[in-house]
Amino acid sequence: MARKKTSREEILKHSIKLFKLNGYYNTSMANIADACGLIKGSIYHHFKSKEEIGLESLKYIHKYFEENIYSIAYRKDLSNLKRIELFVKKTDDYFLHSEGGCLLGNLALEVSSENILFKDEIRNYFLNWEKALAHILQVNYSEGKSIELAKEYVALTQGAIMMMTLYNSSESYLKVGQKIIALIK
Amino acid sequence: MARKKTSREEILKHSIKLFKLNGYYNTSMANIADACGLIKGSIYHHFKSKEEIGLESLKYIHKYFEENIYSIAYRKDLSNLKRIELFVKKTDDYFLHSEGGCLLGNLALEVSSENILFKDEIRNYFLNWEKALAHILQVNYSEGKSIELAKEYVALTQGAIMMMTLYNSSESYLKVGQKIIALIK
DNA sequence: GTCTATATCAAGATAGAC
DNA sequence: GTCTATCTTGATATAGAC
Repeated sequence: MARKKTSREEILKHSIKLFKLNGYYNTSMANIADACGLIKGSIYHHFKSKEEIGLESLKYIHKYFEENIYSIAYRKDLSNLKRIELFVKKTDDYFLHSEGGCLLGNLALEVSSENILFKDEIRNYFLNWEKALAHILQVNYSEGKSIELAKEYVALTQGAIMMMTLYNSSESYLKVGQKIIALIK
Repeated sequence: MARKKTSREEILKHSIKLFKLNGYYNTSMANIADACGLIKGSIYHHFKSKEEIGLESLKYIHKYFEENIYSIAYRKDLSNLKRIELFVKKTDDYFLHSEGGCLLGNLALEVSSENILFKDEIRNYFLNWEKALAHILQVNYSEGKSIELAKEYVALTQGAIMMMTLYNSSESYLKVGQKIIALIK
């Protein structure tokens, strides 16, 4: 009986969960291997270093948001109100089921600014989030005001996720989305 | 010539700066000792473990906020408007000059929820922040609404600090305070 | 109070057998 | 693709001299 093959994606998914719950530096290659049912040396067949796993984890989540959430802002088959409603619903669905909060928000605060690779990926994730929100808002607001509102709501969302994670309570989180929707209505 | 005596508080101040900039787990006892002009073994004369330094660092900042910021909310010599204005000014002053953002916010996202000592201290820091803000708001709003608004502004402040730290830019941060003040005016 | 020296352990990473 | 075994480094922490 052949042993189970572990894919890169599987390792990333386990790593992401551990990074979110316990932090990047506080997660070891042995922790990751354990979660995958492997021994730590085996991980190096799939990734050349822990840093590569970290960076690929950030890119993996960033890509998910691009494809499943940010893209909603540019859909031409939906009204502006439908776009913001769907955008908020998908964001809420994600973070309400995301144990440990937002990977990129967490690492934004954990990782030193000298880690340029990580910081660039994180900055682009947030910039594209802001851009997508601002694109929806621009139908009702000036360009400058749209960007300002988008920045405010991304910040508010991250703050709300921080509090939700800290208090193990989601009740206050959802109000953030309703406030963004109210801006379009 | 006697060597310089290093105080506990000096070590804490250096540790706090390093924890904020590089993270708690990514800061070693050697890093802390270097910053203090000591060798790592010497730190153990002042603190029994790294965990003690971490917890004392959280308490040190929490105490600063209690004594210099939260207390403003309960001052009877000031009008309600003056209270919120001073509260916001002191908060802004602190975070605009705080390299690396908010220690307790950073560690809230970095440290595993299994670290109960750290998490409790962080939760109380935020709860007391919310309580102080809600106390000011209660003159103009119901108790429930005051707590809701206070929670929202603490979250928004933390999100704004996250973005300020990530982008090395303080421009958007100050608007948060003005919005809280507008709630009282 | 700080130093030198060291103990102990866990981390990231590699080589080669199966 | 995963394993055993090992290397090397850096981490927390301690003992005892000055």
